[in-house]
Amino acid sequence: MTNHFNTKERILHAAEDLFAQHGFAGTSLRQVTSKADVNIAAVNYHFGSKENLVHEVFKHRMDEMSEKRLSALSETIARDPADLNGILLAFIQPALALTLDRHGASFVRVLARAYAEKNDGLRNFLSENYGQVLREFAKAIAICLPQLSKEELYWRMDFTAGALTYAMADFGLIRRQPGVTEKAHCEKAAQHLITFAQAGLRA
Amino acid sequence: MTNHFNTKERILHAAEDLFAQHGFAGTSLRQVTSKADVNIAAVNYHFGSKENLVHEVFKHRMDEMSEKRLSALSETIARDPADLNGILLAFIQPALALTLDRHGASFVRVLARAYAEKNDGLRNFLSENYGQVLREFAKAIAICLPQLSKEELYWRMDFTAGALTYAMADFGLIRRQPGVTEKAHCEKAAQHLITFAQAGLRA
DNA sequence: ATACGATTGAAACAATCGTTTAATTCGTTC
DNA sequence: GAACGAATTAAACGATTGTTTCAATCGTAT
Repeated sequence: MTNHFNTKERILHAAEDLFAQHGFAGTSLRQVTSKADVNIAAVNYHFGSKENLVHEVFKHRMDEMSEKRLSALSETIARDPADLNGILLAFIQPALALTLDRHGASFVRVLARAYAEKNDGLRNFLSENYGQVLREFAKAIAICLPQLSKEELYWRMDFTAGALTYAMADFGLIRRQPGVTEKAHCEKAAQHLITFAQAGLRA
Repeated sequence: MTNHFNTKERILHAAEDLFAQHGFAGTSLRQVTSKADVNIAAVNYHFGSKENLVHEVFKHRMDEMSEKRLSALSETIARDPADLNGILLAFIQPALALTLDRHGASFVRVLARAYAEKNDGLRNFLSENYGQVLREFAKAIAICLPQLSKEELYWRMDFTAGALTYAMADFGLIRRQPGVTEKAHCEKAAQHLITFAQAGLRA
């Protein structure tokens, strides 16, 4: 039996943290293996290359988040197909929930970084897998808001995703107060974002 | 008299493009000087260091955009302090206008990248200078929407800024159609974003 | 115990990084 | 045209990059 935290997982977690802090190019494999307390050669042994490590870090979290989103979506529309609030919650909650997990919080920043990549394989990988999830939500929202043209809907969903990314990554003016727990901060973010996005979508 | 495009400017432009494509850490000075067709030593001669070059690339565009934003803001509130639409336009227009300029379009991506940086001096530099501009807009919007608490206002402004960044950098589902000019695409983006943000702010 | 594949370790690889040096060229002023 | 500072050049600096090598070690099945 392998250790609970074996070499591969330790590399994955350390990489996630460091990628979030210094970006992909800004993080060296020696930083990763030093933080993970493994030998430098372990990266190429377990992942083949640095580029592949980046992809693995991504797949790990994205698959989890997309799955949560889609299951929450199908639950909501099974209950009430016209519940826009529920649909938005299904979209936002799994993303913000990530920030409650220590490593998940790092991944949020990693995600924001990936969006900033232009022609990188990362962007393509992201839009290929993640794009389908977005389109599922688009279909669900279209049922709630039949008067919205497809183009208008897509615009507004992009705005919502942008606002979500911004909120998750803790950019902008709002900062979590020292007295407020991270969990409470996230819930407040979700609540505010849903109010904002719902109004924007219904505009 | 110096050339119209002297060494320093060529470096600045080349760096802007490459930073947008590959990030700060992902861009080498040799890529920059090769693209700018200048000697590698010219960077350290004119800018002192790579880090300083990054800052200069930023200052160059940010000062311009912030100035446009603030002057558009004061014009609007002088005309009608309760014109939320005008205030939002003053905020959004100078940002989207950047994307019409060849190098400005690159800078938009550079900006999106900077948001993804965590502890970099860049983030601090950004929030120090750019934060004040945001607060000016917050004051103006607060007059339009006096029922909004300061906390709620800040949340919604962050969401708006996030949506703007997202739209500018061309993330998400919406893609410019081949038949549509970049200018028309930008104007459509601005129009949709203002509708969305105004509804969200008024929610 | 022995053998064997999987994993880890220390060390080195060539390549590239940001930066510096010192000589040279350029433009201006006297 | 001589002189001087600014700008550019080629070349090299040490440090660090991702990756590879090969021996040592580990766990497991025979």
